[in-house]
Order: sequence, then structure tokens, then C-alpha cells
Amino acid sequence: METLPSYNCIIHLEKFPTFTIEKAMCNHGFFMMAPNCWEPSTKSFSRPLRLADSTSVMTFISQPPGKDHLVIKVYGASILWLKDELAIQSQVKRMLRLSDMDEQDVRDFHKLHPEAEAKGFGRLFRSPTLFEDVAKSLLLRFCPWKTSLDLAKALCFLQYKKFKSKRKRANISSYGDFPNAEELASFSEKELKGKGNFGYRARELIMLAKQVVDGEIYLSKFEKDHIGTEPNWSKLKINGAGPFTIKTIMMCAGYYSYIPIDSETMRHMDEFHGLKVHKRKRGSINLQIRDKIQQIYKRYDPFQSLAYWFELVNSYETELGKELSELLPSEYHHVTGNYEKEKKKF
DNA sequence: CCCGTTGGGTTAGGGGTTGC
DNA sequence: GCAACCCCTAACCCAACGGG
Repeated sequence: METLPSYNCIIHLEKFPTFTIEKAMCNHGFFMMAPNCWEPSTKSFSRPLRLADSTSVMTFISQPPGKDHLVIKVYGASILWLKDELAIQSQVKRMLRLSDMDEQDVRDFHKLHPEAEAKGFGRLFRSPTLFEDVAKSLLLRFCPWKTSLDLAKALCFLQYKKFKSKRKRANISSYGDFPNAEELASFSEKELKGKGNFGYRARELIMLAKQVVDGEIYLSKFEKDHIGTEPNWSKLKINGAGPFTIKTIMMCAGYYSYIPIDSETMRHMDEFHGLKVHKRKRGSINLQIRDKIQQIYKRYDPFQSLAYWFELVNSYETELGKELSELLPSEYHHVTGNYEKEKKKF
């Protein structure tokens, strides 16, 4: 890869004094999911990103020590059109929440949560597009964490096999980019199931992609913007996305008021807040429990889920005995609340 | 021949959403 | 309120095997 021509995009960070690359990258499960690739020893990140015409190109992102800018090395071209440079920059800014609005949110959150400020926590990592966030949120449900990781890999592999461009500067990673809506919509259930064990998720993912392509689901309506008018979340109807998934998507979009409640949440509430819940039956979470959990984080309003996520990350790091940014990819599947129990077997 | 280890096969349980 | 959706893995059981 080093022998390929490359072009450096710069993102200036003067306006974001709270930013450090490892804290902005390594705080959410999504940073471990393909095609994202974090290298702990060099504190750098690589993955394919899209040029203005949707071509995938490999990029390498790092923060030179002591400098207040990010360098994005774009492989396969020695010069980029302005529109391509802007496209790359905007994807990186979305992943790392580098906007004036995000900076304001981080500051407001830190006023309510000095402990999070001290630990540099506040920018929740997300994908270059909301579509990828939504698709990955669907991969989180009803399966072990390792399966979610494997399915994301499978999608990238399928994208590579089907869409590797003939152009020389195209994708050069060992697996491909995360499929965009058009690409995912072009797959059949059979194609997906041929590579990974998607089960009923195959239909849901393809349906989502098709609805996005034909405009039935208009995702950018749900991105938080500078105007700040809250979207009507009840209008976001995605097959397979129930309360947990919608709240995960809300966090990604920049709305932090509601906790995405899953079995991990229940474990955490028990261990961290002494909220005993008799083992939940399959299916829906009772409304009283939901209220109790929301109450616990009321004082962080409107950043409840950030406060919750901060606790989760802390508990993982305590259990693992290191920061998430120090994890090797081979250790990712261990990151679950049951790590202690797992570890004893070794 | 007996006992402990290994392996393969089976079973149970875990996980969020949907639709009845 | 509950079963079905689909897959993974841990736990268990039992048979075959090897060493004493």
C-alpha cells in the first residue's frame, strides 16, 4: 500500500480543543466492526471511504503528536478533485463528530458530567453515513457480539466481490467497503446467506436498503442539524428495528435522551446501580423498568445515553484491564459484560 | 482390565422484534 | 402475553481410546 500514490487531506482541529483521536474513535462497538480498523500501536485508523461518485478508496487517518490537525491519507491518487476531498472530509467529520454543533454538545455534556470530561469522553464514534449506522444497528440484535462482528465483515466481503472497481485507485483493502444503500439493495437474500449466516436479517437489510434507495425512508431527515428541530422518530419505520434499535440509531444521529435498553443494560443496571430486575422474559421490557432506568440518568438531560455509555465503556475497560484503544482486533469479541466469566476458562 | 482423557453429538439457553 | 424468527456457544453426556 505504501507504494501506491496517496494524497493528504487535512482537517484542522483548532476549534475542537477537547478532541483526541483515540478517545473519539474507541468508545463504541462500531469502531470494532468492519471495515473499520484501529491500530493501537500507532493510534491510527484505516478504512475505505467514498469519493463524490461513490467509488471506495482506502484511507488512513492519524493525528500527528502535538499537532492540532488530522491527516487523512487517501490512497490511489496523488491529487483529488475538490469535490472528492470535501466528500472524504465530511465522512471523517461525521465519524468523529467534528462540527460546531457536536463541539457545543460535548461542552454542554461535560458541564453536567465532569468525570466524563476528565476522561475525555463525549464524542461517540459513528459511521461515515447514517445508513451504515442503521444497518449495523440491525446487526446488533438478537445475537452474540461476535456474530455482529462476523456479519459486518461478511457484508464488506460481499461488497468487495461484487463491486470492486476496475479503476486502479479503487478499493485495495483485503475486504471491501461497507455496502451503501444502492449496493446492498442489489443483493438477493440468497447472496447474503451464501456468505454469512444472516438468517432473517438478510431480508431486513435488503428491505431497508431498497426503501432508502426508492426514497421511502429518507434518512437525512433524522440527522441532527444546526437548526435543532427534533425529527419525528415515530415516523422512522424500519422493519426489524424496535425500541432498542431505534434508540441506538438516535444516539448515532446525535440525540442522546433515551437509553437503548438490551440485556447488557439490565446487567449493568444490576451491577452498577443495584437495580434488581427479575430475569426478564423474552421480548419487551416493561415500562416501569424503562422509566426507572431513564430516571437514573435524568440529571444528565439531554445527554442521558452519553452518561450511560460512559459507564458502560468504563466497566468494559475495568474488566479488560486496559483502554478500548489498546485492544487488538483478535480481542474484540471479548468485549461484553460477561468477560469476567469467560476469562476464567483460560 | 480399569480409569482418565478426548472427541463427537446432543441439548439448553441467550439474544430483540414481530405479529397473533 | 407469548410463540416464532435464526444462529451461536456452553454445557452436558457418552462412547472410544490410550496408558498404567
